[in-house]
Amino acid sequence: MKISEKNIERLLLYRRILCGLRSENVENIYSHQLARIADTTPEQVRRDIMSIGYSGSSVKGYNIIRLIESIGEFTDARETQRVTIVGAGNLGRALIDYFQGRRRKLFIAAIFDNDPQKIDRVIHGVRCYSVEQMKEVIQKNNIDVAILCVPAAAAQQVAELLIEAGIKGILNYAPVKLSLPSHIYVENRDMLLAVEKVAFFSRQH
Amino acid sequence: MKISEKNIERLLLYRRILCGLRSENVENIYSHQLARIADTTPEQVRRDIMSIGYSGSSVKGYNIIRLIESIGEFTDARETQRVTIVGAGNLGRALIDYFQGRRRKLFIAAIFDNDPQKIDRVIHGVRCYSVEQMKEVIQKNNIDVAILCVPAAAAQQVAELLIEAGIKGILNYAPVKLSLPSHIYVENRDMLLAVEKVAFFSRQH
DNA sequence: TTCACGCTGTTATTAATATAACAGCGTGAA
DNA sequence: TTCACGCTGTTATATTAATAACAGCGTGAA
Ligand SMILES: NC(=O)c1ccc[n+]([C@@H]2O[C@H](COP(=O)([O-])OP(=O)(O)OC[C@H]3O[C@@H](n4cnc5c(N)ncnc54)[C@H](O)[C@@H]3O)[C@@H](O)[C@H]2O)c1
Ligand SMILES: NC(=O)c1ccc[n+]([C@@H]2O[C@H](COP(=O)([O-])OP(=O)(O)OC[C@H]3O[C@@H](n4cnc5c(N)ncnc54)[C@H](O)[C@@H]3O)[C@@H](O)[C@H]2O)c1
Repeated sequence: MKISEKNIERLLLYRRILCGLRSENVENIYSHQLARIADTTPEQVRRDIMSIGYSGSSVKGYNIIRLIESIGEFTDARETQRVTIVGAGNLGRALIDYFQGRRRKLFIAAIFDNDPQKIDRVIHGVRCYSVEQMKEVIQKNNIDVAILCVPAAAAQQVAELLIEAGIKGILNYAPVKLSLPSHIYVENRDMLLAVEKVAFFSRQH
Repeated sequence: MKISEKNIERLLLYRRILCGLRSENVENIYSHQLARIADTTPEQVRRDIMSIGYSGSSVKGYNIIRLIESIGEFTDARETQRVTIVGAGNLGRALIDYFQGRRRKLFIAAIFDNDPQKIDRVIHGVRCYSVEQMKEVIQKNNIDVAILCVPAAAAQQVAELLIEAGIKGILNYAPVKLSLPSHIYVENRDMLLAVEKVAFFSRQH
């Protein structure tokens, strides 16, 4: 079963939307309704949902609770996945504060920094460790995802340490392309480029 | 002249890389070198550069200074573009602190919030205004790009106010899809979905 | 002088992705 | 009972983007 990145992004978005609807006690939804909220087309929605093997009914559309479950079965790990944030600066701290507890199946288990002021402190409920302890802590806590929030100059080096410690995927907020082995999944989220991009397209209309 | 989003993203990335090289006094670069740093292929690099009408030489490759200029001519506004950040919370403040002064042609001219504690204060050098003053301040300062950092529940409403005030593009960090007129350019950067996505693909390898 | 080399610019091909089209089905009105 | 409707699931088409192929050119070694 092959699934593309965009596919997954949309499925995760659908789930978010569906969870919102569920809490308003909506029970069923048609592809065209979900498409409108998710800003896509009904065909795309049906296709995405088909790709995870869930089927709706032609009368009531999709059962929201069941569909949420199906997306979860497809996208989530069986057990809770553990995540670390490296770099407890402005961005890192904002993320910890925001993230913790939002997704049942994802859990921030540790923070790493190299600033002695931050090491061994608890930040928004999560313990901050020194980079020297990385391998030990990551392996002991079975962490396999890292969010990289260190300065650009340190990013490559820290990424290599993370991989050595056993990390499988990196969400990189540092504005550099990392050069890493191909079995590591890397998603770059360059916020500066994003602003430049919006600035460009805002003039094209 | 038609150009795709990915095209622009790569060009902006090339520029970032090239600026770094320029400051190390590198003068020329071949497509395969740039491709390696930008994590793409030489063909893609040549094609992207072709799309903005710049030409290198088959002997020395691309002249870095000239290429930076060409990308700038293509992507940047003639005058400095003004940007606003709405929502001076954890994320908004981190962005202000980080962003200011990093790009010559982009300038954060104002912040908006609805918290009386923040209104009329200067945050990292930028004045924070109340939402009521939005239209006036945005028009007076000729701001046309907004970065949206308000809670999800407020995002749609704030986005509509921004558009009324004359904003042309929105970089949206709130985890909701905005429903807006099609002439407004919207880029969604959902950080929670990004983590979920990395968590998924980190298991697929 | 000649020729092989390695680069760019461009065209051709392939792959990925989105869009459209339509068959099948259960429902409910006539 | 029959038939039109509106939905899903699936197949077909179109569009877009990435990859590969190659012609043209200046260079430098033979
Ligand atoms: N703040 C933002 O809004 C923002 C926006 C876009 C991109 N970024 C990027 O995100 C990253 C972090 O930004 P920030 O504003 O939080 O920076 P920051 O300076 O506030 O924080 C960086 C943190 O990383 C730690 N650090 C530095 N070197 C380290 C190392 N080798 N190992 C471990 N920890 C190390 C520092 O001690 C500090 O706590 C940077 O790469 C920045 O370019 C930030
Ligand atoms: N902090 C993060 O790392 C993070 C990560 C992912 C997404 N986000 C998203 O970014 C947004 C902001 O996150 P945050 O952590 O900075 O939240 P926050 O609560 O710290 O800040 C929100 C700010 O928006 C202001 N605000 C609220 N309603 C407003 C309104 N109607 N008009 C103007 N201002 C208003 C508040 O006064 C506050 O200053 C949220 O939508 C959040 O989901 C944040």
